Amino acid sequence: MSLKHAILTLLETEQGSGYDLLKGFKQRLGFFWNASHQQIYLQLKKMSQEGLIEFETQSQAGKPDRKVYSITEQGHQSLVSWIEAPVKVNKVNDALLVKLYAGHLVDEAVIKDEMKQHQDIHQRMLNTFKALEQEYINLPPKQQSPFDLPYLTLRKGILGEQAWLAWADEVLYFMEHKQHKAMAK
Amino acid sequence: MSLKHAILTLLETEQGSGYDLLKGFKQRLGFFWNASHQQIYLQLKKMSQEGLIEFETQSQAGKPDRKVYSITEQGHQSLVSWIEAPVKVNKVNDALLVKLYAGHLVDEAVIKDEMKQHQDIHQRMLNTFKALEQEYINLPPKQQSPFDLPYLTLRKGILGEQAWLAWADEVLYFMEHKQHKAMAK
DNA sequence: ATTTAATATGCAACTATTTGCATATAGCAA
DNA sequence: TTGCTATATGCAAATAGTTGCATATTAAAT
Repeated sequence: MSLKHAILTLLETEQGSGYDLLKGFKQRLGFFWNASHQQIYLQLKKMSQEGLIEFETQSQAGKPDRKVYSITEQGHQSLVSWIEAPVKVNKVNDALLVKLYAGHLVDEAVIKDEMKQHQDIHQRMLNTFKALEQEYINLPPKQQSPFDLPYLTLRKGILGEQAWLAWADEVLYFMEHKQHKAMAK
Repeated sequence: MSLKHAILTLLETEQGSGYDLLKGFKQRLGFFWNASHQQIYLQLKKMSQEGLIEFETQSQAGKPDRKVYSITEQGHQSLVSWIEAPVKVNKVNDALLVKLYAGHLVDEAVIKDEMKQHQDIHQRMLNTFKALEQEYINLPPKQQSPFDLPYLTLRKGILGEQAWLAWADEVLYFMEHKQHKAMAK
């Protein structure tokens, strides 16, 4: 269970509320760890009961109270222990590939259209990642070092999306090509 | 929920027992859809209750009875409908990247060692995929066409693993390089 | 004026997955 | 002979994740 450790990782850098963490997931860790607000709030509750984190309640006019969480020494130790223990290689469960595998059961246009829609989303992700990469590259060398490791995770995003897009091009080219052959008969 | 549809996809090609499907997942679809035997047997039970599949029991001396499942017309329709409906882009939850992100909390060797272990596993996966690709390429062109779509899913595996390995090289190079800089001070 | 997005948190029900246990035989290796 | 792998299926408990609902304010957009 790594949601716990993803949260500890974010809180290790800076304290924050559930909502802050949700944004943190959206903008930083979220490129490689996804979590809904329901998951995060429930997890924070459990983790504070376990003593991994603690919170202070901040009242705000009009809005609900903010619970600002910070990591405890126990939480820090738990994170370090987790990092030091091996994790399994990520398992793959990719519904789009199941569809492609069984694609002969439907009109080819169905698969092509969905491929194109996913291509669009992956292209946007790549653009986002490249913009973030530029921010890092534009930093003066001495200010880069705190972001070295996050930058390396960003590189994973970039290389992964590029590979995805290269694959999509292959698939679409293959489908066009095959269709031409079939039509030529 | 795509385990259901992954099972239907396998049964669409050929009938089989839970155990056959488990092997099918290991050797074919399993590169992009993972499932344990517990999940598969439970799912098969549910699906036969829903009328998506049906089974015949084959007695065997010594061994437990084999239940051989086949897809029903309803199951076929359900699979086609699922393929035609859009799926969400795969979400990413990668514990190794969380570790790398928080890698400054531990000795660099911890991260390097784990990267190298994963590198090894990904290299083996790539070798497996390339061997399967050769099998397809070596087929006479006319015998290739039934495997065109599975081949395209295999290409996803190949491009994905190559990107993973290229990224790992970057990470390890970066870490070596940085250490040299720090040691030069 | 009305709707949408953002801020901020949470419960409940359901679905999916993992982990551990249970059974039983055959063949192969140390 | 002891353990490991393969064949073959399944239940139960626990953990993890999704979907739907609920509340309440502010600010910007239409």
